[in-house]
Amino acid sequence: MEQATKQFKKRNAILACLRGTDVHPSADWVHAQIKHEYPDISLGTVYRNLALFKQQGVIQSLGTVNGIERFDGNVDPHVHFICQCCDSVIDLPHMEVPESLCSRAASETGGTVANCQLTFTGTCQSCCTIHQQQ
Amino acid sequence: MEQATKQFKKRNAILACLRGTDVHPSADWVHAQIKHEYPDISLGTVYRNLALFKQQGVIQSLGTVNGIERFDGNVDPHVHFICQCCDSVIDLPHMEVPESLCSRAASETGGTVANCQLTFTGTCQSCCTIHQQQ
DNA sequence: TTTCAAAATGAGAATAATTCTTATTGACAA
DNA sequence: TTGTCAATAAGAATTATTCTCATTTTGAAA
Repeated sequence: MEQATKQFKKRNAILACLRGTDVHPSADWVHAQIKHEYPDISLGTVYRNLALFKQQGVIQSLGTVNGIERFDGNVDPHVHFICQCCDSVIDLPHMEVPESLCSRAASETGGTVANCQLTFTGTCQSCCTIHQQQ
Repeated sequence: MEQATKQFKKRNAILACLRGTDVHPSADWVHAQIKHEYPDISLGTVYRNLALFKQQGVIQSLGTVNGIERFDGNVDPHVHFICQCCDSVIDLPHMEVPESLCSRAASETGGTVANCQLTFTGTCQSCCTIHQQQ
């Protein structure tokens, strides 16, 4: 009468958390979320599983923002915008990297290309409003 | 009979070091280089001045590679390739981000765009050769 | 049910990149 | 020379991340 499987409860919760948010969170943020459902989850477990998922390719890292690594449960290639004011990361879903660029990169380097990241940095709309820099 | 100014000797050496290399170095690498000319330079000074230059916009950070921040003395927008095997970072000078994308990003977010980074990840030519993965 | 082995976890120590603090040094101006 | 102020060296402090290991959990087998 239980779930089909009790295995990987916390592990699955971590993946579900990442896939269910669009904030491109840090390990710490994920940990705080999972704690609501599993109050005894440790930060080490979150780091361990994020590393595992990353290696498996089911999540991706966006690199660090202010020294803290940020993750994305969406591994489809898409464009990001990072606000250097509030550190928020948002998707720009209506933009995409021209396919031609990716193949160009491979031939340009003579190596193999596994991934491509296009990231814009600036000030997001709400930070612009707050600071009224007009 | 000295230089025009003795001020900022080390500071200038740090900037010259960054501008004179294409390895997209870490703070530690820069420190090791400057040490040849100024054996008493401290790592803290390198970090401090890199942060200063970054804030002034005369250098840029490429983010971290394997947990270590990498810098670039070339602030003109250009494309990078990072080898996930040897952590080398190389320029792809013959590629460029379509200007149209940058303006698109600004209107898409409703904020302001200060910067844009297009980075490919993969295995560089020499790492491909070494591992003979054919 | 009991037992077992393997995997997952919690807790906290260890690591290491970066930042911070403070006393000292060096450069320029008066 | 003296005074002032910025730049620096040295090392302590911080902190995100990784590692270690004892414990727990899980599913399978007896």
